[in-house]
Amino acid sequence: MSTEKKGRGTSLTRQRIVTAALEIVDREGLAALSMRRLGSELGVDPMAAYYHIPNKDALLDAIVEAVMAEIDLSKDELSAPPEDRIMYAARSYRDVMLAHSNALPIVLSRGPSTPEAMRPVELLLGILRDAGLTPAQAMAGMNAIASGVRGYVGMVANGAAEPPTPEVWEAFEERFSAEEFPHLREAALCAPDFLGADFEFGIRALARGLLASRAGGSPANQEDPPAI
Amino acid sequence: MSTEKKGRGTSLTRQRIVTAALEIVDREGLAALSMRRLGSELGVDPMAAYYHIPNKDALLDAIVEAVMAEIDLSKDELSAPPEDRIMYAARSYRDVMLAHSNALPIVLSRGPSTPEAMRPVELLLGILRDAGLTPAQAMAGMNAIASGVRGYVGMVANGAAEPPTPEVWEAFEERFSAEEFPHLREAALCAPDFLGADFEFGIRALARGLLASRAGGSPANQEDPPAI
DNA sequence: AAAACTGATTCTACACTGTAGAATTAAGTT
DNA sequence: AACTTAATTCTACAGTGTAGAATCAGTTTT
Repeated sequence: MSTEKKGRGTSLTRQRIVTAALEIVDREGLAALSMRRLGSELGVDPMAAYYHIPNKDALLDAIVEAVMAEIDLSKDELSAPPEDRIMYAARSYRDVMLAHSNALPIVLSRGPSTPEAMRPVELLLGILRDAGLTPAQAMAGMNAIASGVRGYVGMVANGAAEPPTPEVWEAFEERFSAEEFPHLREAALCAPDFLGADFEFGIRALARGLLASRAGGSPANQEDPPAI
Repeated sequence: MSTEKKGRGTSLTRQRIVTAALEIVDREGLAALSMRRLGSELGVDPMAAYYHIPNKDALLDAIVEAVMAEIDLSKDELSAPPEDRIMYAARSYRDVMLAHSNALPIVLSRGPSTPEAMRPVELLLGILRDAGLTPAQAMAGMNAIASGVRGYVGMVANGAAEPPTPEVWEAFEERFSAEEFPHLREAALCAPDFLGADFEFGIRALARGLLASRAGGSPANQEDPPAI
């Protein structure tokens, strides 16, 4: 009952197409991904891919899914403190996205939906529930963490990560007067480290804030749903 | 010394071009913005814009700047508690981005740089400094907040905001088994409200976490810089 | 006033994009 | 051997960003 082995080569699968596309993006950037380029990469007519995917937009969606599915949280330790488990998940999420930084513009603009890509969501929800949050709180908290990570990664993609080059810094000093931007100039002196300490600081603060709202504080947006 | 009034009409300015481009994006979506469409909107040859901007990519950057510059924080109340001031700034940021939701893919993929777009950054830094954070902490905190807001807005743009349609929900139930995704199914019962209570919950938790790290906790990535 | 210059706009052309639709190929089935 | 059908290729088209030359209208100089 193999519906696979037909046609000539049948070497072309959706899987192979998506993988090749992601490779192109990783290697040569998002702009380099054209259907013709993809075809030549696969040693196949440019139109061949269209039997397996409806259009290029769907291909981009598939790329996003593929990236998301790379997140591996199998080493999560149930015994660790919730805060640490959250940090581990957040770092894993971040690392995968940064491993495909060329794909970030589409990854940040499209959401996941397949089960494979949802597994990290499930795990993060589990962590928060284990920590004592209500379902509604866990939902809101999970989104807060995901949002935070995505936001951080987005800033890195904007080139905000590396310290400014001398020329940039000169332009900076000129454009931002000390009278109008005192705090900005003051803050600019401490080089940012978005992916190291800054990320750690920000997400940890968020995690603590979330965990602090366990007992009394404001729950999420509504009553928790009835037990399934 | 007006270097403006030359050529024939000179009605075409960079300002007008960017405004028209943003209007097209707002009204008809990002994909509708082509140089030809832009030209016709301005009643001018498609190539005319190229005298004022080097290429389309620069136009997109300019659109991002224009959106950022719309953020108005003039009503910030110095006397309000830091947490509320942070929330006010975060909401303002969010609202402007959502007012141009069609532009989000580029807004989230490109960073601001002009002074006009940096003013909100300056103000947020000021809030955090006023609240007692060190410069390094303020810098890290500001990035955490901005990241959080951007992340939230990004999720909304992914269509994660509105509750699932019945058909989507059916597909959901089918694809995500109760054994594999218990927490996801549980959480899905409480409809998300990314822009209302969820946003409030998440950013507030972050704000509290940040403010809590004032006294003792871990500062940012490094020693604070010497006073200017 | 005539000529030269210069800033701003238009015209033309090219390489490239995504993809619709028909034609082709090769395997599996009867 | 004839037929069906899944998979790939061929052809063609409308639309894209933009380089480069040509054009036009004011300003300045002679």
